[in-house]
Parts: sequence; structure tokens; C-alpha cells
Amino acid sequence: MSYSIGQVAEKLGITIDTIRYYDKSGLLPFVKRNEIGRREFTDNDLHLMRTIVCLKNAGVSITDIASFISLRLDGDDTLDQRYQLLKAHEQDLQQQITDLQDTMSYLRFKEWYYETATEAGHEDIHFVPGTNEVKPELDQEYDAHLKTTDQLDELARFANVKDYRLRKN
Amino acid sequence: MSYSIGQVAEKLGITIDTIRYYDKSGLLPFVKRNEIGRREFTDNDLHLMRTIVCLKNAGVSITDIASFISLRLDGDDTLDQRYQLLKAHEQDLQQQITDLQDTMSYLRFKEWYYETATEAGHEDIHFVPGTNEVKPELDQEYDAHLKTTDQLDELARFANVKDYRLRKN
DNA sequence: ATATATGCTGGAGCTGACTTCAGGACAAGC
DNA sequence: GCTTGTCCTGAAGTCAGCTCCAGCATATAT
Repeated sequence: MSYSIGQVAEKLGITIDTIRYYDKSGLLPFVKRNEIGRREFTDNDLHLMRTIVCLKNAGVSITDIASFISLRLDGDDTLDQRYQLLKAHEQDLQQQITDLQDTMSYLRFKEWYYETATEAGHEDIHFVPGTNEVKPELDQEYDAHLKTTDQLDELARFANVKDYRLRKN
Repeated sequence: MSYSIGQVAEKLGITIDTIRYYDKSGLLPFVKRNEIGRREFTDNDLHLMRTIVCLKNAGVSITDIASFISLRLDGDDTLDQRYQLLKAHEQDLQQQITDLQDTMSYLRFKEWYYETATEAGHEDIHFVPGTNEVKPELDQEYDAHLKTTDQLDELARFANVKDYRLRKN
């Protein structure tokens, strides 16, 4: 059982052109061609391509994914290198998530700012009277916000660790 | 008290050129110039620019940030629009975080895959005997993973909601 | 047998977000 | 009065990651 490029595009939710671009970029050296030169994808190819798409979603560059794939072709000697590569990107990803969560809490703070301003009908409830400057104590309000999300984050980290241990045992 | 473009770049951790680029792109219409045409940034400008940098971190495009800023210039009538804009980007951001968390759990799964393979010394412990195909039950292993992170996510959502309610009261 | 769909390639084009460059103005210290 | 440092502008260049195009081959349906 094999799939055409169009079917794969459908299954993975990416375009045909993107798949061809990935192939050009050395991400799909394992994909075989049939007699008339068309790509034929196996279930296993799909499996691997899901990993590729996933790494891409994690913000891993095409070049880095290519090295990962090329390590794979070199066989069992590179298992540990591949593990290390993933581990490194996990760190990266955790950082990205933390950053986004911080941004989120800043957004929530700004929402509160506009929510209260809308209720009041004018923005200057947050200004120093007689100026166009934001009240300094708003920074503290923001800090308080950051703190609650930090706690959330710790909670998440704890849950992750637990999850990790469960899997290992 | 005002700051030069260099000082602001330093404070915000971005380059001078990036600031000028933002200005060109209409993100900084509020920044005033001195007699000889140089930009002079106030504390309030810095405040706003922090919001801009934050929106950028949240993956909001320059064009969208520009509309936000332009709404701001239109005064109190646009308070609700600005709130809605932020709210929309919050949804977006939440989606991004969820996506990254999914990716993370896939990465963790792959790490387990390579960890166990490294221990065994060869990758084929995960293959269907006699082939180069990954065992189908590994998909279930992956699914199990996804499930634990979904729970985590719900936990996080619950915590967020609680946090939100605390703020509103 | 012809129309339609799907595939192929090489190469050009596009978008977003910068980054660099050429050429020049002003300010301060020596 | 000269050097050094910081600033200005418009315009061109860069990079990643696609996306589109021309021109052609093959497969299926009518």
C-alpha cells in the first residue's frame, strides 16, 4: 500500500508544493519513486513525515530537521546523537512555551486595562491625572499578574515531571 | 526625561535598526523628534513599545500591531475595539501554546523512543520484526502521551479561569 | 480520441521581518 | 579643527519558507 503526493498532502494537511520543497531541501531522502518517476509514499514514510511536520511546528529549522534525517540514515550509531538533538529542541520548546505564557499574562493584563477603561468610558482612568502617561502603579498590577502565571507554570512543570516518571516506570 | 534611540534599543533588547524599521512601518507614530530631527522617547513611549514588543512575541504581525496603535490614536471610541483585538490574539496565543504542548509531548515520546533504542543498542526494537517499519502499537503509546498532556492542559485552563475570576472580583 | 486530473522539474517570485549600506548632519572631547 | 560617536534617510539586500509558473508526461473517464 502506497500513497501519492496528493494523498499525503491531504493526510498531513500541508500542500503538495510544500512536500516537494521539503524533498528538494533533503528532508525526504527515503521516499521512493515508481517506474515513471512519481513519488510513492509508504505508511512508514508518513510516520516519519509526521515527525518532520511536528519538528517544524516546534520551530526547528529545515536545515536542522535535515541533519536529524541524515543521522537517521547513518543507522544505530547515531541513536544517541538523535536523542540529544531532540532533547536540545525540547529545551528550546519549553522556553518558547514559557515565553508565550508570559506574553499571555501580559495580554490578560492589557485586556483588564481595556475592560476597565471601557466600563469607565475613557482610558484616562489609568493615566496620571492631567497627563497622557500611564500610572506607574500599573506596572505592579502587571507584576502581580506575572506571579500568578509563574505559579501556574510551576504547577505545569510538576505535572510534566510526574508524567515523565510515570512513563519511565 | 527622554531617551535616545540607542538607549531605548538597549532597554528593550532590540536593535536600533529594528526600532527605525518599526517606525517606518507605522508602529511608532507617537514618537516625537527634537529640533535637529532626532527621535526622543518618553517613559510612556517605552511603556507602549514594551506592549509592541510583547505583541510581536505573541506572533502578532507588524500590520496588526499597526492597526492596534492606530486605533489607540483615535481615542476612547476605540477602547472596545482594542479590547476585542487583544482578546482575539489571546485565543490565537492559547492555540499556539496548545500546539506547542502537543509538539512537546510528541518530542517526549520520540525521546523515549531513542532512549530505549539507545539502551538496546539498536533501533529495530521498535520495528516490526524483519522490516524497517515502526511497530503500529507505537501510535497507541503516542496517543497515551497526548492524553496525559491534555489533562495537563485542562488543569492549566482551570487555573487560568480561576486566575481570571480572581482578577475580576 | 479527447478532456481532465495528477504528477514531474527547474527556476522565478513572494512575504515578513529585519539588516546593511551609502552618504550625510550634528555634538563633544582633545 | 579634527576625530569619534550617535544619529538621520532612502534604498537595496538577505533569509526562511514557502508558492507559483511554464512546459511536459502519464492515467482515467467518457
